[in-house]
Amino acid sequence: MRYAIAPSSIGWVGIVITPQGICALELADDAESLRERLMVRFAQTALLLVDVASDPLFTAAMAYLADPTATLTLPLDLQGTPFQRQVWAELQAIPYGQTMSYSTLAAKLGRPGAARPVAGACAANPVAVVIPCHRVIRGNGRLGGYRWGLARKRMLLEREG
DNA sequence: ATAACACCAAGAA
DNA sequence: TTCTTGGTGTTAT
Repeated sequence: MRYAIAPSSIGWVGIVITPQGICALELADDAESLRERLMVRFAQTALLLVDVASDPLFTAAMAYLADPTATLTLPLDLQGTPFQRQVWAELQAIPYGQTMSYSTLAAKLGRPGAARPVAGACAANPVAVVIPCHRVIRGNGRLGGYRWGLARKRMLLEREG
């Protein structure tokens, strides 16, 4: 697996790809903690640091972060439980600029009352922004949580609205 | 088994 | 408004 890191408007970005597609997109405040996070997460596998320009998938992902209004579909290589995959698929169906509550997302999956598990699956989202877990908020209008920092979630939603 | 959650609705102060 | 409480489904130990 190869990875590249670069600064962006929402902080430092680390992207990990396999021959099948993007398998992780992490965010952090600085390059060092980003690298550390990737090392912990992929402790089992060998990672090779390469240049962003070395693969069109990297540049496409960075372009999407810079301008998320373009709805390109990037190839993803996701690993997760069946339930997590369902949630992630639903997340990708939320259009730019819109939000949804955890409970209505659960209802969409045919499991009303499963708001909490849905939140768990959002928290397990391996690909920030591309799978827009930041568009899911609480039923009462408050933000809920965000794995990469509430400030970043606010920033993303602000940018879309 | 069991404990830990990025939740939610209702009820009390 | 903020608080507790009880109910909830999935995941990881």
